[in-house]
Amino acid sequence: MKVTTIKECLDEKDSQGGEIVAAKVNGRPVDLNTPLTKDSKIEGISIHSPEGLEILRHSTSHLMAQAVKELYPEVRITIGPSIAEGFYYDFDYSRPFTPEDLAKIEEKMRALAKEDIPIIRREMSKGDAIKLFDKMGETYKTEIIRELPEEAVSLYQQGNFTDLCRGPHLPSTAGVRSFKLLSTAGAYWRGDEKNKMLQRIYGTAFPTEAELDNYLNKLEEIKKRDHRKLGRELDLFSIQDEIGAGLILWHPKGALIRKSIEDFWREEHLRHDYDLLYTPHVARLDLWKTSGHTEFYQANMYSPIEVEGQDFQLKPMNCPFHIMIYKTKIHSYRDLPIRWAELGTVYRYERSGVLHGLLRVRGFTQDDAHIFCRPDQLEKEITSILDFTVDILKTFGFDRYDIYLSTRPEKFVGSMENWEKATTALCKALEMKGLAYQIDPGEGVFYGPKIDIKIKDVLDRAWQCTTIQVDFNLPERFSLSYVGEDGVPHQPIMIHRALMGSLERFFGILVEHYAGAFPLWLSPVQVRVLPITEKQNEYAGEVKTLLSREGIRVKVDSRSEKIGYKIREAQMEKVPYMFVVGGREAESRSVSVRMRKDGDIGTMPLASAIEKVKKEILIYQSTK
RNA sequence: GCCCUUGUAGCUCAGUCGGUUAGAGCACCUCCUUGGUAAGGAGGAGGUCACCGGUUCGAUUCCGGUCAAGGGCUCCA
Repeated sequence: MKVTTIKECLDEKDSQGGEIVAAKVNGRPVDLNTPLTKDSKIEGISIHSPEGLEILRHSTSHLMAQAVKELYPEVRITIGPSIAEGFYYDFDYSRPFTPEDLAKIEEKMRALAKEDIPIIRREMSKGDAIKLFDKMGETYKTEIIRELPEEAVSLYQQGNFTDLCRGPHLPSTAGVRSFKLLSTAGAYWRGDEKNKMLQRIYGTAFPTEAELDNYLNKLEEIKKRDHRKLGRELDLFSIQDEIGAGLILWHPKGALIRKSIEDFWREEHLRHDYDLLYTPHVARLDLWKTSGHTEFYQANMYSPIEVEGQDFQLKPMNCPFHIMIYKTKIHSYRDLPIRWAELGTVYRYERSGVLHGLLRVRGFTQDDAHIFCRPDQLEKEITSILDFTVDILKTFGFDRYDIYLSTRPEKFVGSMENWEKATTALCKALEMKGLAYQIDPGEGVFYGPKIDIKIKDVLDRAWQCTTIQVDFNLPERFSLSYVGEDGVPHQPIMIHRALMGSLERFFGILVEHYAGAFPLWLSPVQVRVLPITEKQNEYAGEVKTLLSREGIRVKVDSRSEKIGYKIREAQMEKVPYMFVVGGREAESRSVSVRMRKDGDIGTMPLASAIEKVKKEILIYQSTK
């Protein structure tokens, strides 16, 4: 047999029965039916590898475009990449696609896949490609081609559908297997709101039906855990029209959880040599002029409030207040570092379309802190913050992260030397802690480099919470100084940092992370005492008093309902411990313990039950 | 902000092709029941059908606008 393509070459070496979807030649991904050239190092790309999955999804996206073009010939195609959890394709069409359209498109896709249409790559000059797409009326494609730097472009053809694409792709439409179209959305051409709104269709694809089902189940699970749904069901918080969009009302149970978080946060900060501050919610506009917010942050600020001829500004950040406290006296180099923390509530204007439950709001409380230090202290401070962050996050059950280091952007303040030093300090701190990170080149804030930490929840979703930012700008603007060993003033470096980010968002993430079943130390009601009949109400009251005395949050359900009903309700409210007390328990001063997760664990003396609960509450502190 | 979808009781949802008193389940209140590990029974109360305007003899229903929510685009804690 004469070997002429990559596919045949790979087939000869070892066959994985259709599991190979593309190949790498000298490390470059190519189609399987690429003609073979000599001296090439060839590797197969399995459909089960991340690269293979991406190719599968990309080809599925093309198959969708082909189906759409066949069903709605007047549609113009734009772009259709694979994304983290699937793919999308943006179409220019006179109307949005309906769920019925999606069903039809899906059906068409299955038919086209069954036809086993070969997917063929062609290369041609830009000029020829433009002519070709021009003839088809695909103006978006010609626009893309004109902007490509290469001389030649590659096209992929399947049946009478041709798309501009770098590839690689599956060898045939038959390779597209388990997929589902999920939703439609408006999306601007090239993400720019000045451009035309296109019709986007999202979908996902997997190598096997089982993996697709698994993913669809995960979507269901995400829906069940939605903090907006659980927030209402568990009576944690609300957002109301009469109050305003993006403004949160914390109900008693939510407030109690927040209090536990705040108490923990304050204790930990004091333990880590931070001091606590409180600052006002508004300040004279001039302060924000000095800080530069009126210049750089205007788009996110509310309009000033005029009082007695003076303008006041609702605060979008806490930093200027902390700085003004720093400026109330002269500091020696011996005073540094100064670490000041505040649970500071700020208000930022967010466009109405982006608001989302607790995760994106207009008024929120940052777990903010500002550290004023000498340049030689920077690295050590960053290291301690990283340690502190990991500890705090671990307490809430987060121990997997994605860490990003953002470096100097094009527009920046401060000297190149300082940037260099600060960036090196951030890198070194991360490396010393053995934390893996990615570099986001040019993504730093104009005033300094930063580290962002995204936590991963139980469903593997990443959430940006922690941010650690070095700032050269504000110390300059506010002329901050400390007196050095040499007796002359020097400029301190400022670090802004938030570990949880905002209490609102963090709480929303926690609700989803725990699916509303908060660990004991955070549960608003830790124990609910359930008397079997009204005859045990008195004993239940005694049990309650004893638990309260130990600092345990406890309620009694003394309603005239059957025990099954009371249990069902406590279970749905996700109360961690139920103490069932009937005649037998009252007689022997014991309780029948039922746990949220494990159910009935039997009767035990009251004192042992209290000890058990106390011990479990303390567990979170020993994780440090 | 923009595109699409949605807005009926505290919650989940029926319903009205424009026509007297708009329904259900859960939750709530009262009474009966005193029951041993996920729903005992009966009765009752609860709605300006998001808001404003228009068409009409008549609008919760049709039309327009506003507000809000949801899915995205963009941005971010």
